[in-house]
Amino acid sequence: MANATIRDVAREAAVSVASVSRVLNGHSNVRPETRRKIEDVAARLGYFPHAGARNLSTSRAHAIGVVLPDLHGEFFSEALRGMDRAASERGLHLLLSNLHDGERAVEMLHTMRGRVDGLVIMAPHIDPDRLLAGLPPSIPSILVNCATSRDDCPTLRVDNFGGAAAMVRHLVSRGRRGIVHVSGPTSNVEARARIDGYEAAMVEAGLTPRVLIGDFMEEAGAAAAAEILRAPDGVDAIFAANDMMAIGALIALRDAGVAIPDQIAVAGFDDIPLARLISPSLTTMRVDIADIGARAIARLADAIAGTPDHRLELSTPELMIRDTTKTSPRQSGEKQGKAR
Amino acid sequence: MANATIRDVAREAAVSVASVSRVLNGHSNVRPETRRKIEDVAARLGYFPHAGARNLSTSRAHAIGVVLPDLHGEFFSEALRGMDRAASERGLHLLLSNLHDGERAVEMLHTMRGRVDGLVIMAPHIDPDRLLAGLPPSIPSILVNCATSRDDCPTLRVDNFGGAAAMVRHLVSRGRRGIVHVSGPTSNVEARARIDGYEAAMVEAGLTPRVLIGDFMEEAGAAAAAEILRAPDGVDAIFAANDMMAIGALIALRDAGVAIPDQIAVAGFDDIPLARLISPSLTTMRVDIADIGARAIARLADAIAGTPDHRLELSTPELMIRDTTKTSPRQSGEKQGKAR
DNA sequence: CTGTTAGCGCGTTCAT
DNA sequence: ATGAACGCGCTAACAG
Repeated sequence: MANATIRDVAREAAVSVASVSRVLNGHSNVRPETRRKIEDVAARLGYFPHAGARNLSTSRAHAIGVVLPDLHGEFFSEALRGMDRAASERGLHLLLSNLHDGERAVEMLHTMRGRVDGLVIMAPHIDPDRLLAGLPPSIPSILVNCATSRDDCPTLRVDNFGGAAAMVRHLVSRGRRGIVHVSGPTSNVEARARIDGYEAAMVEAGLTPRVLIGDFMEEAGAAAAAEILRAPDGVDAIFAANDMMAIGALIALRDAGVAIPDQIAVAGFDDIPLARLISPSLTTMRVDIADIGARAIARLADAIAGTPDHRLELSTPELMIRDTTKTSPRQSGEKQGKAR
Repeated sequence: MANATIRDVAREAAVSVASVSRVLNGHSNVRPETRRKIEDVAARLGYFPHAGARNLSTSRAHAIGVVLPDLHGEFFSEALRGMDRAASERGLHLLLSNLHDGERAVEMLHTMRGRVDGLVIMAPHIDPDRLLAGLPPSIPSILVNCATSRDDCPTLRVDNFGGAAAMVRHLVSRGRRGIVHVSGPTSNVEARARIDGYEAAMVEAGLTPRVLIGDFMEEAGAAAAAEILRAPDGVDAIFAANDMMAIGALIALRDAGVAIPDQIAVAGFDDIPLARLISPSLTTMRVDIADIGARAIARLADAIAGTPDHRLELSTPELMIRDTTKTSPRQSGEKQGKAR
């Protein structure tokens, strides 16, 4: 039993489809009597308008496409949460699409044409120029944390460079000098910016940078910690490029009986919910990613409404000082703790 | 500059729209020469088919709607992750819709008609009968963790009753007798089932159930712990209806200097990633929610493909014994610890 | 192999 | 206030 159409309602109510359409969209120019009759029939038939057809007719989909690398970790979940909130406030749906490789990416993007009114692209790991190249220019888009040379597309970005530098300065102010950075994959723009910020601040403080390359996953943090423990070499702080790696390092250090932060301080980046809950609680750079998601939707909605906006908006992370960096390091002469 | 349509391509290539449509959809009955010409023109015009129009024509949206209460917490994020994985494997998009109140819920559902091929409804807090009532019957749906009296709709459910009972038995086997349950809101089916399972197992063990009503949020766990500390009353275990509340209780107890698990054991439900990372690590019932999400999509895809399936599938949570319930309780005569 | 034509379900002029 | 007719962009019979 197929669903009723507007035509069924019109026939049953002995009116034209135009009238039915009018009452459906709340137009005023309908006689109350006619309106009632149509509403009755619609209710009786269990009729509901077909959103797809409506989209085609009005060329408005009331949906915006969201392109994410994957949903792993709390970071992207949080972003999605913010977008969802902003979207439902505006009566918009979210059409999800995960971008794994770069190849199917363009194809996926095209699959969205005609089904969304705009696109939020959040792909720090994919060359966005290649992405945008194949994109229909007529569809409003906003780039979030993407590396792009084009300045004709609205962009939202986190000040990763400044954030990383701020964290280094915080550690230095606490008396740390052997600060190692555990980075994200170098193919990721955000990871690169954090490396750059770290290195700049280290040099500025007259210290020698040392970067261990990771991949944003917990295990990479643990591996980095293990490597450092193998040859401590005066390391008194680990600054990971995200919280998950920081937590991996934290747990590895804890299990090895290292005193945190006395012996080695630990710091992360993002401030995912976990950072506050783990113990000792993790010092990190707060990135209000839910808010960034919400602002992306807000700007896109404006763009769709005809207020195009080609600015670059920069969001500055905030330093959250917690337990893992609270004290100054022990004197290097002191013997290693034998906790647990 | 509006986007090119199939007609533009046809005109430019001096063929009919039918031929263009054929090459677009990879039909074989097209002369290679014609095919090449069409492909050239399409590329030159930057033409991409309009998914919306295609949906209308084929009455297949290649998208499935996902209805969630909200994205708060790791639980629903995980579910979404599983669905997304299963969906992209099948070339399906996910159309998100958050159900806050029950009123706009039905309306939201109808907004999806004509834009999705199926619906995953995950709403333990809303009366699904009311939800389904207004729903077009022609659209395949699957209920996940919903309370429903209808058995004509495929359902996926976690064995919350059995899981809660299993946890109680575990605690009892560890010598705990004063086991308090911190529940979710009683309007939530899952919360109710967990209460029932807890109570049944307590009675079975000859113990007196005691339930503190919470709301699945961290703060409720902390509040429950505070209340218990005010009048310990022989309580030697707190079993929270989800991990977030268990963690709230855990931290509150820790801050109050209570020895965990020596004095009071703590257990949760769900096994969110945090449960393993917190310390002491949390004993909990593992619900593979990502897998449940994936299976929901899989079953829906089958139903859409014409293999309708009205079974009720039950997923059994698995007991994860971790640090918070490792030991037996101290003798009650022993004096309260004065840790920290 | 290719073109013509009729829908898909709805919004929207333009008449009346 | 109402109805007839066209268009949105594409697919799928049906002819040729």
